[in-house]
Amino acid sequence: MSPEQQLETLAAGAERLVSPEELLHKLRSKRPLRVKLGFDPSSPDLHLGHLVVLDKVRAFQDLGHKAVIIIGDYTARIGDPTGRSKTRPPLDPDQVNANAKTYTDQVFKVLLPEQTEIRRNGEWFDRFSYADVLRLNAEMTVARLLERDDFRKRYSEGAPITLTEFQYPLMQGHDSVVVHADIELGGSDQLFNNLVGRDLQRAAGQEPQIVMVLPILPGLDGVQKMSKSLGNYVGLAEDASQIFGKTMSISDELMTQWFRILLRRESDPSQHPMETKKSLARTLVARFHGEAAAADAQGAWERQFSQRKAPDEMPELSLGQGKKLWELLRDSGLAASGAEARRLIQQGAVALDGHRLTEENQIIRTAGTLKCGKRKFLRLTP
RNA sequence: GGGCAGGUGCCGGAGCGGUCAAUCGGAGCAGACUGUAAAUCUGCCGGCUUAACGCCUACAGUGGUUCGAAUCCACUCCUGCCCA
Repeated sequence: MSPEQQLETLAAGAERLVSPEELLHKLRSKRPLRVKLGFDPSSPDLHLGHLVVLDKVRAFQDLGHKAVIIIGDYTARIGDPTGRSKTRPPLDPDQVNANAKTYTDQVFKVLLPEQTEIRRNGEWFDRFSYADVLRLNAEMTVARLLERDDFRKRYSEGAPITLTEFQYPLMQGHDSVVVHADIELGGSDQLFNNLVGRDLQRAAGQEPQIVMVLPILPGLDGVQKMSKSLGNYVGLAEDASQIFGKTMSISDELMTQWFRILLRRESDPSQHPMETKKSLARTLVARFHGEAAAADAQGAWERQFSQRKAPDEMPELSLGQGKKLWELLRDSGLAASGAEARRLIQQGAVALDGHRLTEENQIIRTAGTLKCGKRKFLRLTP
């Protein structure tokens, strides 16, 4: 493939590329480029939001380039940088190691191991001296940092910004210097941080990295970006029925966005939206579990939700001498507390073998299938 | 260091001595309607229990005033703004 063709393939779907000319120049050198992507290991699971950018890294690999994955273990130990959330307790090294392990496992669901280099930024930041920090800080001005949208917003709203948060772009940029990144990928919210990498590399006498940012995938709620902490995510490691079910629950509008961002094609407007969504769900499941599992997941979903039959697999509970209904819900975990159990019963959410149960103190002795809400089931055994 | 304004439930944000487990909005959950979609409507939304408007825990923390405090006072911690 000619460098021009490569550029076209690689730039497809990118939200911004700084700059195409520089990338073309690098591609013309014919050497494998070092494609950097960083992760914060504070939460271990990768989700579909990560997939957007991982797929792009993979596209680079398919053209013979090398992925350099940075696990921000050092950064994670300092605490969470973004958002206004309460300062998280720093992760202990064991936890970081465990998370890093999960990360690498999940990353290789998409990337080619033989063309991937995994680094932790603790490798260099552990040895950083205060003098090093000062040198790094001298490269940045407060005004520039305040250009970043979320900083500026918080500043004007009177929300606190700590100096450690200001360090993040610098640390991330320094990573690029250390690994000699040719290009850094990320979500579009990473644009600023990635551009800092260019400045720092230039200051270090390196050729500045190319920056490519990809669209942010909205989460299940259709509003906020997909993230683990918001709970609106579909994990790459989730089982087939989870991926299928979660995908089916998104709105039609969101579905068209997912088609664009995740599959990089338009959805077919002539088809019934539900069918379109099924094909999206199926495609996603198939990527991680294969076609057969995807078909099974679809079948199971249709039985449970279209035909309203109980799923094949569900937790079981032995009745023994019989139990009060509300206690049953609480003890089985279908309800988080006794109060919630009573609430659910009163609201008509509970049914045994298709018959609604509304008496919270009623003693349950007969075995059967207990349904609580739309998706929670429990098999009662004698 | 000085001055000012604040810290309330998952989030935002009312309340400013009793009627406050705390108005309202968002999120969440359940029901109706559906395509487990969206929108809409309704209800719930700290916990415990012999269900009783009974008990426990809660309005940054500690102590105090009071028959009674999220609400008043003192100190402490935290945040923002202005001045240095």
